[in-house]
Amino acid sequence: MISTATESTKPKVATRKRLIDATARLFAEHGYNGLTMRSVAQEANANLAAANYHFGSKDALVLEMLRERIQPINARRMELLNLAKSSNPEAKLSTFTIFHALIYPIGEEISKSVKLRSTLAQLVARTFTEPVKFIERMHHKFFSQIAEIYHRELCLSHPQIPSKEIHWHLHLAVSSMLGAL
Amino acid sequence: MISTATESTKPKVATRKRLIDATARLFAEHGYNGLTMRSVAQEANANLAAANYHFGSKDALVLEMLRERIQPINARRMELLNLAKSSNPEAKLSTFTIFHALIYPIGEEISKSVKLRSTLAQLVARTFTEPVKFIERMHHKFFSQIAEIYHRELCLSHPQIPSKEIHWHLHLAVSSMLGAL
DNA sequence: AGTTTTTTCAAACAAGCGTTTTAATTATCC
DNA sequence: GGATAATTAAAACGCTTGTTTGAAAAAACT
Repeated sequence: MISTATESTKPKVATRKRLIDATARLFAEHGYNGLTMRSVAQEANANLAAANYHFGSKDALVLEMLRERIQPINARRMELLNLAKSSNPEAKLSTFTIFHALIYPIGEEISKSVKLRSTLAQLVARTFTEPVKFIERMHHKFFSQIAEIYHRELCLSHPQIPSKEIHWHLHLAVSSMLGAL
Repeated sequence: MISTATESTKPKVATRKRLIDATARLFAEHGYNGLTMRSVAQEANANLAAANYHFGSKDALVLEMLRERIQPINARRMELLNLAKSSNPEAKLSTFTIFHALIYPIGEEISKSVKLRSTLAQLVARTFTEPVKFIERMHHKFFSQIAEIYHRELCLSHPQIPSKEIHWHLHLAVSSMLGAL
């Protein structure tokens, strides 16, 4: 069965979403190694096999959860960036504008839901302290792309500064930001 | 057999020390849950049962490793603090002096050995991101004592500021410091 | 309605975990 | 050198892990 809009009588949240939410909470609190399929199943009030049925493996489950949490932030970043560019097609973007588009969506997403507030920040932070291999893959998958976009934008904005130097400044800025979380 | 000074022919490092060092490396890289007795044994070129023989349990092993790593830092802190106090018994200590005695020993210890350089910082940082219960116990055991000493010293130095406020400032300062690592 | 697809559930699997046990080996002391 | 204590080594112990299986239940579709 695929949940469609026709179901309206039952207010029960789809199992898939309950699993993702439970995974987010437990990952934020205990990290990847501390998170078990059984703990996820219990937290989500689902069967042990449910997670493997819906996502295939523990790796895929956590990866999908991170993707769903980070996706809207990155989408909003691009939106803000393109908005700024289209409002003034000729001029270069200011540093403030670029960093605003980078940072602001995080705050937006955190404020959006009180329930998520306690976990989203920890979630992103965990992502940078978990040395597990698949997390590194995930970094490349979800972040390197958007990092490159911002790097290019900053280079356009400051053509007199070497690209390499901008790279390090961006790196440092993001690290500090995450450290503050 | 207890390793004494009489052994001079064999340059082989004592198993106990090799286990502690291996534990430090693996704990810094993989965290508590990611560290296994088997990986420690392999990294230390020792038998699986060796760690349990020398330390009793995994908990005790990691705890002892942290104790040995943090002990010299805390000892040096007290040394610097007492040195400053004895050099000028009457006057209050300056804020700089107090924080210098708090922070400087960390840098000293990190610079002391190039081998430790890559792990000590990560080690302390891990200590604050690992939510495992025994790590919290360890915080209380190794840090709350020295934190209290510095809190008292700061209160003496700034009698006009409420104790509670100092507590939070100290907390924030230490957090920032560790974040920077 | 009946049929087919999708989802749940309980049980089991092999693999890895910390720990214990028992015997062999090594160092230390007299 | 022989007795004694300390250390190493291999194997096994229960237990938890992620994953798979096969049947039951629910939902969707015609």
